[in-house]
Amino acid sequence: MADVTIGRLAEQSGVGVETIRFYERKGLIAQPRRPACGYRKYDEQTVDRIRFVQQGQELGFTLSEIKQLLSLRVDPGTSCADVRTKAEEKIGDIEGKLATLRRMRAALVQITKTCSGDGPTSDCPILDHMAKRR
Amino acid sequence: MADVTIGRLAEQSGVGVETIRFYERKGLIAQPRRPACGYRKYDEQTVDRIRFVQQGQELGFTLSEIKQLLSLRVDPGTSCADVRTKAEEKIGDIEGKLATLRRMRAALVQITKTCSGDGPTSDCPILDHMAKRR
DNA sequence: CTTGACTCCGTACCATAGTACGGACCTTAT
DNA sequence: ATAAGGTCCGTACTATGGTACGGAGTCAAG
Repeated sequence: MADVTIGRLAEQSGVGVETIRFYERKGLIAQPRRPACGYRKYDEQTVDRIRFVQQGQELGFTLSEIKQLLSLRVDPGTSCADVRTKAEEKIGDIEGKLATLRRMRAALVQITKTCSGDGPTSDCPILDHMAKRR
Repeated sequence: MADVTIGRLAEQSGVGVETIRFYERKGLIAQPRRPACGYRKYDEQTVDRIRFVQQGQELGFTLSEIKQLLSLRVDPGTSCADVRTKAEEKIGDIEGKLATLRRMRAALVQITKTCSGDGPTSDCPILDHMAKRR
């Protein structure tokens, strides 16, 4: 299963070819072997690496955070606690975003309630709310 | 209070000068008067307009959505119901984001629980989880 | 041995919401 | 009158996560 071209790797990991080159530029995946022809040749591990990136994104990490996690994995000077810290920070992050979104929703629900839904936009309580000077 | 320069307008509305020029380019605020000197001269209404934009952002609307809301306000062919629809769509939007973030948080909390916090990163259950093939 | 598919590279582009720069011009206060 | 500060403009740059392009080289099948 080794010696995969970039196209096959893309298929197997469910991303685009350009995305793989992009990840390479960003340092998220290692420089692959380059036989005489100049084509990138990947081994099976790279599929796992890309899945790691995808998984990290699903957990809400940015690509640069994922890069940090990847380097933590290799660096013998770091412990599992460092990773745990990152995860906890990310939970905090997410909670901040949740709070913001809940505030937005509450405000929208509130102003939507004040709107009967008919009448011209010149009389719209929603727009009025937004135009109001605070 | 009329005849304000861009700098004063920026102060009064709490955004940067460049931001005002940016909003102008994006069509969020009208082209101001331009006396002989070429300087932009604003009236008081523009402060309100910028506040409207800010308020829209706080409600989670993007600048292009805010532009649409602004044009709804002027267009005699639209009713308050159109605005209400936008607000409801945005609530839906926000609920989608909330759901995603809650899923992320749950997953992070879950994997964080599995991590004792000590030991090398090579044994980290969090990283293992992310590397796992699904 | 030719043709079609794949890959190479650098660069430009998308959306989002601004921020920064630099040389020229204008205004305002001393 | 002169100096300091504000404003002009177009363009480039920031971060984020990719996507697209075009011309050249390469690989595999018929």
